[in-house]
Amino acid sequence: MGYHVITSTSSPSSLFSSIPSSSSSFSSRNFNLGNFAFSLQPSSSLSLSLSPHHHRILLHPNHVSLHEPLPQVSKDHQDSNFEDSDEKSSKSFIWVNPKSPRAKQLRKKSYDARYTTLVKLANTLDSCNPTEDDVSDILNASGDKILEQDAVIVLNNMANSHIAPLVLKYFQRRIVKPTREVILYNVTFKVFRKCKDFDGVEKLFDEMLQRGVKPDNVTFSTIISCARICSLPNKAMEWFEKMPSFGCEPDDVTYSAMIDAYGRSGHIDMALNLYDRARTEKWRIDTVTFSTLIKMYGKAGNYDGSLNVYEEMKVLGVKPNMVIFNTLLDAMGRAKRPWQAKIIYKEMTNSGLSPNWVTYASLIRAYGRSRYGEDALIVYKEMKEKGMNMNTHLYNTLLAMCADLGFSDEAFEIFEDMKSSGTCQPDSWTFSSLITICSCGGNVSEAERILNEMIEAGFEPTIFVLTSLVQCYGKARRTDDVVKTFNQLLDLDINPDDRCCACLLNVMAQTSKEELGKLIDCLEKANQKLGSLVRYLVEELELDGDFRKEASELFNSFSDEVKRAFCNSLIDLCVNLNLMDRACELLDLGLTLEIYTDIQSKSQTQWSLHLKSLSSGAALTALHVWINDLTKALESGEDFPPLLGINTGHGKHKYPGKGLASVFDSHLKELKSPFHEAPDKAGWFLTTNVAAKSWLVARSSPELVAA
DNA sequence: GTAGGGTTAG
Repeated sequence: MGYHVITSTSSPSSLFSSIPSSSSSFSSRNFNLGNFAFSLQPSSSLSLSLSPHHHRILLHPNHVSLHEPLPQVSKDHQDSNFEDSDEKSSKSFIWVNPKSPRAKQLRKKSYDARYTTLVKLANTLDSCNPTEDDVSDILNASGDKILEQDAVIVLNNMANSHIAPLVLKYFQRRIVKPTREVILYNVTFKVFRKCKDFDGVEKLFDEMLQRGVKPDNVTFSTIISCARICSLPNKAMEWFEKMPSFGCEPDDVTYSAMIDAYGRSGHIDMALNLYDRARTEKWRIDTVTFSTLIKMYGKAGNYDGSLNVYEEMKVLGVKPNMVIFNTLLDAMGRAKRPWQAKIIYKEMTNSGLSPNWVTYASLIRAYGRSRYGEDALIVYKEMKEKGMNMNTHLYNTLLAMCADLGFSDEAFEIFEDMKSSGTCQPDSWTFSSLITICSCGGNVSEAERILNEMIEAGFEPTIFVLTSLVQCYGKARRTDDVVKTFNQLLDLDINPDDRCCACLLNVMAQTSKEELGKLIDCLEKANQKLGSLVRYLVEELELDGDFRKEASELFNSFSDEVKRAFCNSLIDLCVNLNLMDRACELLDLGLTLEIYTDIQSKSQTQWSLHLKSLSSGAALTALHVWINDLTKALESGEDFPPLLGINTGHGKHKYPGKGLASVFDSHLKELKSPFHEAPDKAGWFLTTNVAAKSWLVARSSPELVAA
């Protein structure tokens, strides 16, 4: 249902029809620097003594009086109206025009010094004992006069949600008449958000009400974004809906935060609803909201929706920034549209932006996902040539791409690069990709070596590492080690996910019948329903319900990205156990559930069998079904096209022994079929209608041919 | 960095 909403509103005209087209309403947010005009006020805001060595600057409405030590100002920047004899005497006062660049510079310097001191104070507080006494001691020692503004900066820079409330309490005691107490609460909420402590947020909110402090929009958007970060979309909604009862009307920032909260939690229809509301209420829609929308569409698989947002931004004259481009690149990567990623990258550089590491990571992923390995490696080369500042994440993105494409040598070269960079430490992701590469290549000893290196570096095996090892031992026919690895997963209290189950099932398809029992035990622990279905298949037991229905329910319980892997492996298992009827039943079920699509195709000139996404067992089953269908067509006198073809695909990955083409080459020969590998069409086996027909006749009546 | 929202991997 929600997805209908996306499609129906994703066209540019309906999505953005009510957005005002004047660019002024989209102008970038004007941060009110006036908030910091305190430095021009005669107030004592800068006389706070937090450090015995701070600069003391006395300010007057029209003139700035400086007391030593005086910041040095270069001659070029001095206004000719100024006295510059100040540098001689430490006690002299001079008058500086507050509007002059020099005064501005002095103010900035003074503010910077104060800010630095307050940040240090926040850090000290973060690591003190969470007691009122310790907090008081530290704050008392830092100076006697604490102003509200300073309190805001301290809390805003804290990261410990156990201590922040104590600090807030201290400030509430010490600041006689806070003018905007809500701000003190709001920055404290931010600390809870940093710690992902939503319970703490709700507790603090109650406290705030008890003190009679009225929440404002900032309070709500902070709470909503905390709920979002804590993956509590319902809480985000709940708080959003509470706003009016506190006299708050959502504004552009709240809408943007909520659109993001809805989008991230998969409530896309809700997000678009809100977006509609934001538009009709004529809220300014800024770059951040646009990037949220692009990301939301990209994650939902509506890639044209992402592009539409980008196009509309252009139409409206909102200049896309780096985040927009990076988000778009990521969406095009998910869409497996590397050419479009290239175009967007080009548009980005043309607009004068130079790629940052996120850009490169998105590009590498985009190319990797589409098996454009060479292009991905070119990006790597470019980054190296540019002397790009590498980080662990970027290296890991490269390694993950290598793992996807089977670039084993390249991966180890990149790993060496990473270690010699001196700045990037391998982490659990790094080791995980390397272990995957070794596992897919069937290199057990190397996988074990990397695993040890990982453990020595202080990382626990993750589900990804252990799943790779299951595959690795499975390939090597070391069933007991598969079981051991699986049990390790359970010992670490890791819940085996769909991918892990799919991997176990895949291993079973490579295991001898005698050893299958051990693996069924594992599978049953991971997924009871799947385990018992497989036990039924292997042990040829009676099933309570009907097989197709059970299997269908099972498939629907899996996430989309693993459905095909499950179906492939189950069919492989059936083929290995010589249960061809079950294999055909599963293939048919796969077609019904659209796990497989367009396996057979017919045109005027050619009938084809497309096997690209099928495992070898599933492909052999599909061939079996196709041959039966062709035989029926022949018997019913249907006209055959001049050409018949089987497309196995040419598998762009470099891992050995996975190619369907080689499996089919020998199988088709075994069947004495007239299909032969096309020399000029990679991945195709072709034959003529005449050869096909005589072969089909020979197959269906062997006794006739023998006679 | 300056009381609120955005990019960041299997």
